[in-house]
Amino acid sequence: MYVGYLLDKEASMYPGSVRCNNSQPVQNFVSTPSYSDYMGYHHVPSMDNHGQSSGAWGSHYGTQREDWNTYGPGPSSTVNAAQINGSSPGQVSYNSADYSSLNPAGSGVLPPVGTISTEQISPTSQRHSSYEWMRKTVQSTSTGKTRTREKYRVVYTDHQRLELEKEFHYNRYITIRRKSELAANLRLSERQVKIWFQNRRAKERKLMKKKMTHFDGTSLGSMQSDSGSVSPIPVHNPQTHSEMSSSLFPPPPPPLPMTSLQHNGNLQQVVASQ
DNA sequence: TTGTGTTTTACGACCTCC
DNA sequence: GGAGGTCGTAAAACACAA
Repeated sequence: MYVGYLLDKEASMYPGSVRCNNSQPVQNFVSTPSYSDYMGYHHVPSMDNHGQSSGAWGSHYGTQREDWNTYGPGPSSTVNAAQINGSSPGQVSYNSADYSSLNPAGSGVLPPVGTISTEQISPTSQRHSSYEWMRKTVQSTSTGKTRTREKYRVVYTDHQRLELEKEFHYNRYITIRRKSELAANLRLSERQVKIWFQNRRAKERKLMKKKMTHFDGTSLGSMQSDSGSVSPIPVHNPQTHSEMSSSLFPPPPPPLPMTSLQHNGNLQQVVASQ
């Protein structure tokens, strides 16, 4: 449940969870970088300070930011569940302390990939002793689908999810540059980061859908057209994007006046030009 | 402990945009 | 054609009641 779940609930639940049975003090394992290129994200002005240390969240997330601090990175483990995946073999993990030293709060500089050398932490990750199999894929005889051997899903560490969630709170759509940085930083592939954001947006839409049905007291079906294809949650559509940016997401997460450039291929050119 | 429901990764299909 | 978007879904991981 995780990080997103935790964001939606009181941080107090975390210590009791299996995933947070850590006794380590809270660490500044990753301070949010300055995100200088966030200028292109069209962040709301109040978010300007989000490049500060973890205690300096924008007003939109005042309380939640503080909550971040309650999320300890978890106990050290010997294996990072996500450090080995099909897309990025040979990854190394790291621990929070080292990470913090490499990436001081507010530095705005993501540590070079090669400098992260110790373990990443997650209670869950302790279960995974070896991930060599993740580098290999097998093909299902019945469906032809390609899956990783034995298992096809890794569990991201609390830290990875935390950072992804933080990024998600800054912007629901990640730029190519940030995706690259985040992937390197979290020892994930860019594909994993991209998919995580896709899934995260899907989750939010799902939650919104839930809330809407709850608040309305009516079934969602009443909001759909006869065809049933109209979702009360606007989906990605560059042509209706302005509408989406103003009404899709409830605060908090904050209003993110995304432009169409953030939504389609144009973004690539914008980012590339930065 | 186990059964069951929920959440989290990952993928394929299909779409739009450049 | 390639990129990234949503949507739907599979299956592992997880939470929790019985």
